[in-house]
Amino acid sequence: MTSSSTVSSSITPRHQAATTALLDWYDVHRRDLPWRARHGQRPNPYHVWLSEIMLQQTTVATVKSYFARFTERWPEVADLAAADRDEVMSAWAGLGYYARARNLHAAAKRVANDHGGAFPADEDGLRQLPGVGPYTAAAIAAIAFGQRAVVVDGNIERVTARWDAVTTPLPTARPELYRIMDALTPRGEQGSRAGDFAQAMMDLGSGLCTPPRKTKNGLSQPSCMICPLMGTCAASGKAPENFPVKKAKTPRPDRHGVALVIEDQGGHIALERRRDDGMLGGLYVFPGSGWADGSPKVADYPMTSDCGGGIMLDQFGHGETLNTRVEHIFSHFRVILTIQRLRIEAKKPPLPDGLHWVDRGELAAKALPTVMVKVARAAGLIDPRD
DNA sequence: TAGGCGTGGGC
DNA sequence: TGCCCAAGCCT
Repeated sequence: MTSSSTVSSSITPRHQAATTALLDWYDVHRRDLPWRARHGQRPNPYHVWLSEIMLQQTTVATVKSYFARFTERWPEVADLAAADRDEVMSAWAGLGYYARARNLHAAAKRVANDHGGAFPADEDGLRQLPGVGPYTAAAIAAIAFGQRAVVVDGNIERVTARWDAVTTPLPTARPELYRIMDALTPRGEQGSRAGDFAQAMMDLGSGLCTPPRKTKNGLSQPSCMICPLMGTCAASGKAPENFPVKKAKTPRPDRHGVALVIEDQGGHIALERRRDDGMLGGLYVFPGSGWADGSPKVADYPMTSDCGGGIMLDQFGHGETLNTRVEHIFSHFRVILTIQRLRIEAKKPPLPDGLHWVDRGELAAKALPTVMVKVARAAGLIDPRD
């Protein structure tokens, strides 16, 4: 370990003061969250893992109800592993980033079948599970197993960038921010508190060292005056809201398309189950056109996608076009959908591959992404409140 | 390595 | 309203 002396020499009294101050603060101000062990209790690795997956790019407030439903329905990882994947997808519906749900189920099965139901207790082992990346592996190792791991998420990037007034823009600054967190994370006999320290940094980032928001009077300010790191922070009193510096983002384009609401004589709706890879993988959607960049003219969007829209129109006619359109914003584009409604004079006629008849009453229980829930609402298929 | 991948909330 | 943000991972 040639680096140990280098690392040690980069740890100053300022670092040590910050580490101690933050751990002391956490002992008093830690948030009480459903997946956190109470003080003095042993953490539940299944709960820690499940919450960490759900919390990826998702707020605590949103996760709480999903976490409660999952742990109620599947109390142990073996229960989740034994569930049908469709049930898991349906329970996840609305939470977004559905690859997380597919990976969640795959990882549960691997833990149950290959590890006898026990999660790997170190970063390398955890990292092998699908859906567990560098952040999540470090977080679980530290929080659930008391390992000294260096945990860096978006909150911690912000706190460390401010604490050292890092001017390098993200994502280039990542390695630098990791080194700062490494230098701050408790070592030696205190190394077992790495999990507390990481959670303390996240609580700090969530509650005090908050991200900037545009207001009438410029950017909102973090709560430096009550921050345990105020005395050691390089940005305190020097416009901390300007950190971290970020590289400019690419703009979000518009896409247009058609969704087909096809109903038979018996109150069944034709839905397509999307293939596992790619956007909305494994979820149910209304068939239709692809979503193309550019022109908003409906006629420009032939039904040539893999959803069988063209076959449906040839077979059953074009129906009526609804006046209501549906708009939905994804992370990297906005889509505007025109709805065509087709009523078929038959009961459950054969459908192309990949399409299925679904009872109208069971629509709400299916794993529909939010954009398709909007379509179902606009077409009057489900209650507006569902 | 930069872009794909959801959704809800705040202002 | 439009834009930004939130406990990232994968390719």
